[in-house]
Amino acid sequence: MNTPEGPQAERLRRLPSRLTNGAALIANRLVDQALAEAGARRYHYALLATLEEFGPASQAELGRRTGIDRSDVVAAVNDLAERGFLERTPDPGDRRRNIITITPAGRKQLADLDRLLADVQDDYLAPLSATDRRTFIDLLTRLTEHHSGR
Amino acid sequence: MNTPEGPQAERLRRLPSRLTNGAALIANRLVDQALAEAGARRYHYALLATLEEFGPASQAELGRRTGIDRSDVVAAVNDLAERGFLERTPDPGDRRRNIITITPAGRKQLADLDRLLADVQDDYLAPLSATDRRTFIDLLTRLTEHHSGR
DNA sequence: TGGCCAACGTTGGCCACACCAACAATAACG
DNA sequence: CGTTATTGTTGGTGTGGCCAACGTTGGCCA
Repeated sequence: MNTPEGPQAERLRRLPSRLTNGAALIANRLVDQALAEAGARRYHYALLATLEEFGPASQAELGRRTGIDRSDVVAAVNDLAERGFLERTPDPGDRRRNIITITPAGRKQLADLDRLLADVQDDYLAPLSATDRRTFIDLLTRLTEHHSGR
Repeated sequence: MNTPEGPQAERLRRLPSRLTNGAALIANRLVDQALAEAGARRYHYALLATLEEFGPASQAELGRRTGIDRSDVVAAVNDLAERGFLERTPDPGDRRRNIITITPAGRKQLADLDRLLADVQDDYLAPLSATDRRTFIDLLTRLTEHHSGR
């Protein structure tokens, strides 16, 4: 919290890309701070969540599903494996692959993170009504889907 | 454009903070790409725009208005001064300060960037109707104002 | 069967943005 | 006065998001 603040230029205030980025900054700060309480970072959460939802997967698949670069998956998986939240075992059927499996401790951690994140979302969206929130999410979804989905 | 794509986990898809970040990523990519055509970066645009709207200012003031850290302002001002888009002159009335002034070349560059950015905003918001866009901007504004304004 | 191309994990690097701490010079204020 | 605050600047830090290259291994098909 440094923000000594000062009025922003019109042009900047109303630039949608900049507004979006500003909101993302706020959201990320809140999220990072909450995750830090559990010693986690955003990548960690994304991987754990993906593993629980889709079951064991190779690192490349995790990368595809989360949008995290292959090389960054390596590091995050290292972190999580070190802390016992997942296991990395060679795939006997394809010796190029590792099979990543979430452990019970990992599920526990994921549950903790889920709680933390739920609270944070609420802080983040505090100024918006329930209807506003739905609209907001809808707009964001349409935007992101348009720009990647096709 | 690497995106080999893969379905995302429910939890991640509907997390507002993550959606916001995703949208910001898309917007920033578009913006950075456009600015790069003119050899500029986001900080540069913010400074030029602020200078034109508020007139000459000290670096500290620029930092306050744009939200850019003092130390990062130094670097960006260096870049812009090197290219002749602004001038840095010591303030005779306060020898701690530099007075930063936008030059005619700077205004020209700013106008160019404005054009580029306008196009980009349109790409970014392409999937949204005019009404949607207004709603979107409104929601974003309320969010960011709540979290900084008080 | 052999050869070629694709996919995988991994290493090592890059850049921009967002930050923080410290310093010397200078102003402002009590 | 002397103390506190502000300014420009240097020199970090970390993280997210990228890309290129590598050796290993599989899949494909000629």
